Amino acid sequence: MKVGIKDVARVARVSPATVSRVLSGGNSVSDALRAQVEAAVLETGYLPNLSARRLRSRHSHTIGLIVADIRNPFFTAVGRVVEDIAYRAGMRVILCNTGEDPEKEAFYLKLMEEERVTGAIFAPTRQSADRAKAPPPGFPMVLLDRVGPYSREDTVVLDNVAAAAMLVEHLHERGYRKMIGLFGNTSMTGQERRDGFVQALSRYGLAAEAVFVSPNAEAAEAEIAHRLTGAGASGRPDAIICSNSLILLGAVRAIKNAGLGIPADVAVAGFDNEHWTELVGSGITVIEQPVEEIGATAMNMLLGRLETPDAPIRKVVLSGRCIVRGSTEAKPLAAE
Amino acid sequence: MKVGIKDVARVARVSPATVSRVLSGGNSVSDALRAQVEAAVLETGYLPNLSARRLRSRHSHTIGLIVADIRNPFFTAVGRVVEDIAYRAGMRVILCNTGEDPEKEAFYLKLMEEERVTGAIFAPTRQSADRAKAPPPGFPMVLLDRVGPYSREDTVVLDNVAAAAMLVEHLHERGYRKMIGLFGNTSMTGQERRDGFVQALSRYGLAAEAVFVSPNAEAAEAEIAHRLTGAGASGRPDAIICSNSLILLGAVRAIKNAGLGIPADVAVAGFDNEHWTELVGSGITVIEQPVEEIGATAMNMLLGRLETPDAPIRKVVLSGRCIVRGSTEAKPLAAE
DNA sequence: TTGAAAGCGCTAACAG
DNA sequence: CTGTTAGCGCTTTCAA
Repeated sequence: MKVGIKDVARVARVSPATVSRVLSGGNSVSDALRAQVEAAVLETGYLPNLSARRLRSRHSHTIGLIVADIRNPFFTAVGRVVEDIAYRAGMRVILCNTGEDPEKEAFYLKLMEEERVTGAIFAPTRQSADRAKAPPPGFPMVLLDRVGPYSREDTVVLDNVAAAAMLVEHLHERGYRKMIGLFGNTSMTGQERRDGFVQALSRYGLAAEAVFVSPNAEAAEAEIAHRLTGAGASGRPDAIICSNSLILLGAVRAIKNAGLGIPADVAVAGFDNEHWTELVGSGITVIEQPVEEIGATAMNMLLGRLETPDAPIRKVVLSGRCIVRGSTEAKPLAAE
Repeated sequence: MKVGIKDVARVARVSPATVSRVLSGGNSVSDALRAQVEAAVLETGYLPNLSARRLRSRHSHTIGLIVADIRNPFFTAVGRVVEDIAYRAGMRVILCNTGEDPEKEAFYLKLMEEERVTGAIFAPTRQSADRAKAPPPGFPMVLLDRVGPYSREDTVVLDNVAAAAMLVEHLHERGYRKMIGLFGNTSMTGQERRDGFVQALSRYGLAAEAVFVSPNAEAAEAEIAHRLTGAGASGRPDAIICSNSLILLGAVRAIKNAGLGIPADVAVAGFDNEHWTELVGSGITVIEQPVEEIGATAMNMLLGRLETPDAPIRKVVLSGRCIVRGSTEAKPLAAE
């Protein structure tokens, strides 16, 4: 029932080695034998055993993609691109969803070693900064986010500081002065966006009220509902900046539930140009990340490093684009 | 540098077989030797080679998840649940994104065989109905959608006919009579929802205008923009039903771009209770699919079949829930 | 309970 | 260009 390379060889009246050569697309096989082998493969319904192939060839043709939550549209989009490029490069992708859980993260990182993956693309959690002290993995890795200042791996990131500053500048220009920022507390990305937010505000001599929250809609909604009552240090904010689409979602919900208007009562801006941001009310102003390009860059950096392992470490910083929509219309004068 | 089971054995002063037994959690090892082995594993930094393990043990501990587009939130949610249950069951998940491409679908199906996966969860494209005639795969498979009427695999689906009918009934009750339905043209799901739509309308003696479109926002937007000009058979519709969230997105965009109001000019309802559907305008009426339950059921069916391969084929049909929102407010009388 | 030996299915040297 | 010969690293008989 189960047919191996030897069976094919017997049917094709050649040696197993020849079959192997044909299968691996090797060109050092005569056309005659190649035809025989191909016929035999069809006849026997042969299916290569990838485990055996990998064991022997020491080449897994597999890359790992390790992210916090595939439901985060940013990671979904990246995953899609990575899979696409990998497919074209003849590689498989193992998707690892860590759920922000450092334990699961460590498990999957170890799994990648055991799988002897060719390489990995990794969006680390902030906690994994300790990883900087851990032994380096046995395979090339591209990070989708910084891990501390001293990462030894290739990295591709958004210019988060500049992007957050863009939002602040835009809101300031439109007349908003009491801004509050909500930032994910599990990633360096959140950290950096907070820094950009604080720095930009201080350039205007304004106080920054920056809050770290768990990066999900529920936590953000609760936090903002609370702030909208005026419970924050500086009373009710007139503008809210959200560091990712999940937090943004929570913010919009909270504002809606509080019966407030956007931007009449409070302006809103965020990160990630999700489809729906254009549809809510008169649209929500967002920073668009070049998600496809981020994924493609990461994957291409990885493929590049496989070819030239000793090339110097590279860090690619991509810029976001500010898409202005109705949620940040100029502040009504009456409010002042 | 690279340490294998033999190295561990040497350090632990036992045989490779004993190391293997300890690693596989076997209980037929004395505590003394077990301790020695565990110490040696730590000392040497041993990492098992999964390819070798799988080759020898003929057990991959891997399941394949094959879907059209991981960016479709339905699949994302399912994927998340599948990964979670798999992780707890000590299994890995290989994610395969077919992009609705039958060729890629076939490729991945074959790949799963070559990986000797333990099982697979597969959301087939409509074209793959031919698969019914293809030789059955060498592993248990659970389908997330019907493939023709005669599938030989376990299946879990939404009661699409009933769900579509629910939307029609709801709209009819609210006074809408000129409904148009847009359905994805690549899945049985789209097909079934169309059938439910048509049947329900005919029960009211109403003509059904059902259109199959490519299941993406752009195609849907173009189609609806066209229809809103009154180009359809029965003039401009007073209500639109969309068979998935991408099509729904296109519909909302088209209506917005046409400068029309929801539901003042045209009512809208769809499938998938995406977060944003509650936020657009006064909310969009949708059928909520029990996505988590669908994923969990599929995964548990798969695990169940691995234990009892000869159990009879099962088909689980889950019901959707209609969430009524502002997009289907009672039709203004003036319109008639 | 432990070890010795025999492969899992394949590819990579090495000859010819 | 082709075949022969060794294993890749591990688990699993089979005896002891």
